[in-house]
Amino acid sequence: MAAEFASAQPIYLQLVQRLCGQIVRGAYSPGERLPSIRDMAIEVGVNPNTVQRVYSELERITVAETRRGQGTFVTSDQGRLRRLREELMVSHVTAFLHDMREMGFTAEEVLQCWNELRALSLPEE
Amino acid sequence: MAAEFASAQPIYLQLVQRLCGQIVRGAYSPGERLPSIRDMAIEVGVNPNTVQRVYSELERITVAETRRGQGTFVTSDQGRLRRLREELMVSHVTAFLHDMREMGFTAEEVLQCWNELRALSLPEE
Amino acid sequence: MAAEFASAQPIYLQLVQRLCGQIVRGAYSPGERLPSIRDMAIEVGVNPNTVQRVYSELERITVAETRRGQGTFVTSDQGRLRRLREELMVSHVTAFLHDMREMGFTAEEVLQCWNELRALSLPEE
Amino acid sequence: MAAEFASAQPIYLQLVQRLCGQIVRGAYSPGERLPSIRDMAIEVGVNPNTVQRVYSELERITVAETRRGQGTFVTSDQGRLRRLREELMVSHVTAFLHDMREMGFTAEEVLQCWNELRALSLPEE
DNA sequence: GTGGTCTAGACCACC
DNA sequence: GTGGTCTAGACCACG
Repeated sequence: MAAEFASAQPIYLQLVQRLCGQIVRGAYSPGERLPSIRDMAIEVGVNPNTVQRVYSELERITVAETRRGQGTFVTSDQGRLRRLREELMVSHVTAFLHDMREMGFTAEEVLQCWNELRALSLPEE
Repeated sequence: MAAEFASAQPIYLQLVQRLCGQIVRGAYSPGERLPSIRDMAIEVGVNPNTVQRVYSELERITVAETRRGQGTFVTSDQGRLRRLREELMVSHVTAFLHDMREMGFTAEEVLQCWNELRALSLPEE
Repeated sequence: MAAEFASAQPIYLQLVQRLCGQIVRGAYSPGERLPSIRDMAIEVGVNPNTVQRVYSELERITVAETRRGQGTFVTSDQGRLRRLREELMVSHVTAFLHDMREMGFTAEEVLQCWNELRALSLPEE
Repeated sequence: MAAEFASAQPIYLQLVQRLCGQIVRGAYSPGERLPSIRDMAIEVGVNPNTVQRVYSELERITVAETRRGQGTFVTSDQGRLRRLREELMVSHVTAFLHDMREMGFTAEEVLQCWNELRALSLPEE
């Protein structure tokens, strides 16, 4: 079930973002154990070293913590997870607004485009 | 007036995006001459090679064209510019929707965040 | 009363150092029985295997000895304990001097910093 | 001139510490360019990947910064360097005091040992 | 030339 | 079994 990593962004960052997303939307519970580095590597079809880097990064931003010989776990600090969710939303929305402004789009245009696209590409929501 | 290029994205892509934005919102008119590579390089504080690559990229996507010995000009094909504008908006909104969905945000949350941030960071709009 | 083992150093080495410290400053008397592996494991909140390794290490450096079926005991060789104390101090001070020199600190600076920190963090001494 | 990395600590952390020390004591000036990853790797006899990690870490703690395609430079923020010097000293002295206390050494003992060792091992200072 | 990423495969310490 | 480090060597994008 190897996923694709088409974006120009490094794989490890894409993975970090994906995992943050999954954690933030509850696909992993607070304190839950993530797949082992080797398993995750197989699952997403990348080298274990790359997953290692991803997990290190998650630990660095205190979203996960590793216990020696036991595995890597989502932080059980629910406040941290709430803040992460907020941070992710704010940063994405900020970047989006910045881009839109840079291209001189009006809020009305963007909202209209949004509504059209949401109907098309997110019917399952 | 050297700008910052803090993002992890390559400088030349950041410049391409910025120029596309300026063109699309009319800071450069159709057919208008862009600054020379050297001037642009000085203006934004990067290596002329980088600007060279930017202009090549703009040409590749038929947003600008270079005339030997005369310089690089925004395309005068206004239809192309209209399409570019549309493309940029659609691609950005699509990516944005994708990210938001991946993190399990609801449309209401996003809109609320949007409104808060717009008030704060885009007062000049 | 699980302790924290935040350092990058292996838990078992941290425990060895802590026990050496306790032995050397007399928290355990010469010949005194150390807690059983299981009790110690519970007390400090680590895996019994880890304590097993700690006790082996203490035995290797002839600071403790285990008697089959009876437990692990601090050596009753008081000369050994005196030497251990000396060794520990010398090695720590040596390493400290080395680090300070490597960073170009003068003795005066270090002593001043020492005095400030001692007042702050070691009031109970 | 390959150095040895005997300590149990990872090579990359030893290198980070060594470089911090060199920077802090002025072996590298603020804003000075560090050797390229490949050169440094040869110089210290490790793999370029390891040096890469070292430089990333230096950047993470804002002690160095990398400029794309140009190299890695000591930060020119002299305030940062002063703070780094202070941080390094405080953290080392704190750890030292902690260890000494854990082993029940008195300040007098430590100072005496210090003076003896300083005379022996640091005559060049 | 520079730094950045990725893979493959190894070895280690820890639990 | 787990994560952590290191090497070797490759490829890429950038300046």
